[in-house]
Amino acid sequence: MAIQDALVDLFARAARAAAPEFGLDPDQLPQPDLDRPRVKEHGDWSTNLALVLAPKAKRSPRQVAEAIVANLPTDGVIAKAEVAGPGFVNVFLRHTWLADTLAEILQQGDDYGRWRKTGRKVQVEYVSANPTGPLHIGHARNAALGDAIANVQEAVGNDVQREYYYNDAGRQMELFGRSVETRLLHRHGKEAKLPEDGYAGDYIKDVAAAVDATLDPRALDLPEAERWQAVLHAAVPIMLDMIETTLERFGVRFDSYFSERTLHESGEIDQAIAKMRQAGYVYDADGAVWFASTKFGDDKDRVLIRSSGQPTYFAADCAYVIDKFGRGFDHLIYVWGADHHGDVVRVKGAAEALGFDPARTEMVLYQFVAFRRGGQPVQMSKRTGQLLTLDELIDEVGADAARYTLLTRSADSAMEFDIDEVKRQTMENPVYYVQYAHARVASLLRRAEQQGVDRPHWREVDLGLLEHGSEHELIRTLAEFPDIVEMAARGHAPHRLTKYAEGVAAAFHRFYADCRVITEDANLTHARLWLSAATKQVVGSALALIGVSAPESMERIGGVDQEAADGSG
RNA sequence: GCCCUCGUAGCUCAGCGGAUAGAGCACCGCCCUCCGGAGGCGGUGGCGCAGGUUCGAGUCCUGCCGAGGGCGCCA
Repeated sequence: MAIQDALVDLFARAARAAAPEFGLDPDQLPQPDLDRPRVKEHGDWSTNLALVLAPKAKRSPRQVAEAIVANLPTDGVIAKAEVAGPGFVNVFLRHTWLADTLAEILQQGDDYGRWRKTGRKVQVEYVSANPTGPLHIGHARNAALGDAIANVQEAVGNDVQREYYYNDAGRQMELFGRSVETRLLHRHGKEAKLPEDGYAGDYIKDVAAAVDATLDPRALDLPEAERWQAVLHAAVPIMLDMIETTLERFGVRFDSYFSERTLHESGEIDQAIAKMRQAGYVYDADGAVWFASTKFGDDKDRVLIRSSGQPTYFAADCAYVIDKFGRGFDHLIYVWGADHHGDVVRVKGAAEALGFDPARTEMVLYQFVAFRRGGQPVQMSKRTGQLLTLDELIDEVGADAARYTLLTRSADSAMEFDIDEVKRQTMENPVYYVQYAHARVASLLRRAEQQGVDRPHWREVDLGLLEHGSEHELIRTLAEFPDIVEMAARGHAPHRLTKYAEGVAAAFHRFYADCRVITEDANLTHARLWLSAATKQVVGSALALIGVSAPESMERIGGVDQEAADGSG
């Protein structure tokens, strides 16, 4: 059992035992919160339980704390318990808990940090860019965030499905189809003009070339109204392939790609509207069909079917909700840019109007990224004539550095991403700092092996020999991992993992500087090798959750050569 | 005008209502006989403003100021 669980249990028992003294119902006590104090004078762990209980107990917090302390057994893992400050209970543990914790981490191996299966089915829908062009930097944060959220959901035991929803109906798709059609005609030496507001990027020519290779040549002889649709039909899968290839490079893989068009063709949109109408949330006005979203807090009602007879994207969104829940998901997570914040109330409202608990839908919004280069804004790509593509970003800074950097900030925070910094900082960039810690351990373990150092199974090693302050601090840090994962899941905040990984790396580097691992002392060497191995495992797991690779070795670049050059000059 | 998010060190940003607010970069010192110095140790420096809730507020509430985004029968 993890130390945290043991302590929560001990605190809860002590509080239960003390409860009658204060006229409290022992079965109505809140779950104790654990805290790791920043200063070591405050012990190894602490709880604010007495401060929470005091008002109900009608006693001073310190009195309650004294009572809890009196009921804490100090013959087990707790060596000493004391009341501090306004009424915290601080406990000092026997040092054996550190060795026990390390053993627990090694015991669980790669499962350490992963929680028990919940059986809950969770869907995460992200990226969902229209297949009218390559992914661009505007999609980067969505992809990195959505993928990490999905990973973290899995880590806390949920069954996760990753889905990409694409709009393949509507005016933008027509423009896309007609743009490809134009380029296709050019390939055949025919006159054609790009439509107004059409897609002018060079990539359209690539798509046209690919269409040319697959499309029945007779399609070009079709009447104009059918021709662009035939071209579009061929172009969408090609565009999606290109997007999928980019995502693959970014380390993102979806379980399913969902077509909006299928919602139109299956009649699910009509069914959704009928269902909402039956529930009294749909009405007709001005030749259009409306959803009474104001009943759910929207500032105006929204159109479902235009007076032209065309359903809106929002109508498809409603049908999509039914479709998703129909597939058995307990919980839906949407990852949206901040520009969609207005849609939150509508889609949740639609879910409610359709008879679902809106709390089962969750929208994670992220603020925009300002991409810069040397402080100057960069948006445009020469190749596409549009935003800088995700491929170009990956080419320039690498998928690892891009993903890591995008996940160092809370989704709520608008962030700056300086391409020059993220690639130039090779020496100081946090992503390399963390990866380096992993590679350093790997190198250390390799070296031990090369030197013929035997390494008995950890069960046969005295982990209690790890007595140095930096060793203790490293183990304490490793012990936090499961809680960090849980917090990252609860708040859809994978940036906690990047921050945590930096903390583990720092604790390791400190340990490494203070304690020589491979020495003449065989027993100590064994213990330190296992501590190093546990560190590697945790760093690797944290990086895996944010979708960044954990290298076994890294090239030496930067700093050293620079200094040498300066020194000789 | 209304709605959402943000305002923390010179810069970029962390900080689940808890004790002395952290990290990276930048800047100033120090540490290589030795497992990867892409490292370690130390220093300078900060919660936009005003109220409120609370035993306790960077964190919650209200107002103000400032920044970004959204308010289409657009996608």
